[in-house]
Amino acid sequence: MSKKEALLKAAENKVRLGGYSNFSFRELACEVGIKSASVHYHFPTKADLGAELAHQYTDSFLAALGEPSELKASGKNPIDVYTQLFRRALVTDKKMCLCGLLGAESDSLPDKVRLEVKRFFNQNLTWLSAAHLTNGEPNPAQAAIQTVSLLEGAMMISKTLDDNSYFELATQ
Amino acid sequence: MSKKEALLKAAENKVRLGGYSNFSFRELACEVGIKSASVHYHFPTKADLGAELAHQYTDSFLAALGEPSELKASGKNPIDVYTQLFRRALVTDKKMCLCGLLGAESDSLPDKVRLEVKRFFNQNLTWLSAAHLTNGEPNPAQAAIQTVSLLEGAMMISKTLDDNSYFELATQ
DNA sequence: GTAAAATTATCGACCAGTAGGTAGTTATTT
DNA sequence: AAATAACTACCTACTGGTCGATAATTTTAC
Repeated sequence: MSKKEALLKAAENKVRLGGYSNFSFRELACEVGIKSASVHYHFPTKADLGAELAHQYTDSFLAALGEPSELKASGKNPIDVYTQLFRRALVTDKKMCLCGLLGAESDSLPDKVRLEVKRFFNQNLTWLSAAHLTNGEPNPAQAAIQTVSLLEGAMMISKTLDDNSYFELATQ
Repeated sequence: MSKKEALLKAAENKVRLGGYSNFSFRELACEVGIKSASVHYHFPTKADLGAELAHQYTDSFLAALGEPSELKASGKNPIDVYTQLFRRALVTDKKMCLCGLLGAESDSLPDKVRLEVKRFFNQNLTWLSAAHLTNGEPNPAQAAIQTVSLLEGAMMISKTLDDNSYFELATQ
């Protein structure tokens, strides 16, 4: 793993626990074994780092999902696959969804970071609409926003109350 | 309004836009017209201020709801009343739910603040369970966590995408 | 084939600004 | 006299960011 990748990974862990202001260049640098000045070589500003982090997070999230039509074709319910990805983030990583947390503090984010968080939700809503459509839902757009809202909310409350059974109950 | 009340009000605005780290004693002091050192007279530490803020937020939130049984008795659906309170926070205040934002960054909060955020959700779940029970829901506890999850999630996404129609679609 | 030039990735030293917090003082009110 | 509510002045720690320097590597030119 390159230093740049290591920096992004370290930043992801911090942001998913406490938001955009929960990481500093010094901390990240220390964790990957370089000096804080060197972080600016890879990311000119903190906003650049945050934006690239959210962009990559979105890409790998969507990539992990696959295509709704293909999931359906192989006998899976794409909504279950989507739910599973959130469950994994909560249970395995024991952390919030990166863009869920950043979205909540959206108003105080640098423009280029906020833009990437918007991109995450737009792409998720598109994916979910397609998924609900293949499921024969009468109103796919409505089902899509309800699905992602429920999951983000359940995740946040389970984290807050430190009890994953709330997530299970909400998604059951 | 006393200085102390004004400080809490100013802090609430800041936190609801960008989380716990989005306010400083200096900013608050400046906004209410005192010096930052004087803020420590009212709140010894930042954690004390944050905890009292979350505590009062919870109390006034619950007070604004009223009792589920009384709402039902006066011909209202308590879940609609609950939804309206969230809608007002989003549409009128144009801000996140204080405890929704703090809950997301729960892991990085001082203990006494996190405790107050937990109290918010525990009290909300109790209220919602009672409300769903009076509505004759077969599983009030499940309906309760689903209601609050959907609302917190829809609120966050509507804020992120800067479009309240997502909230309307999700709650419709 | 090699010398010169450019690129990559790092460093130490430093900057102005801000953070939360403390000590001791002063004025006002009870 | 005592409690309340503010002040000035200061502290240490940390923030994101900039500067010029330095090796090591890679590319280009002759």
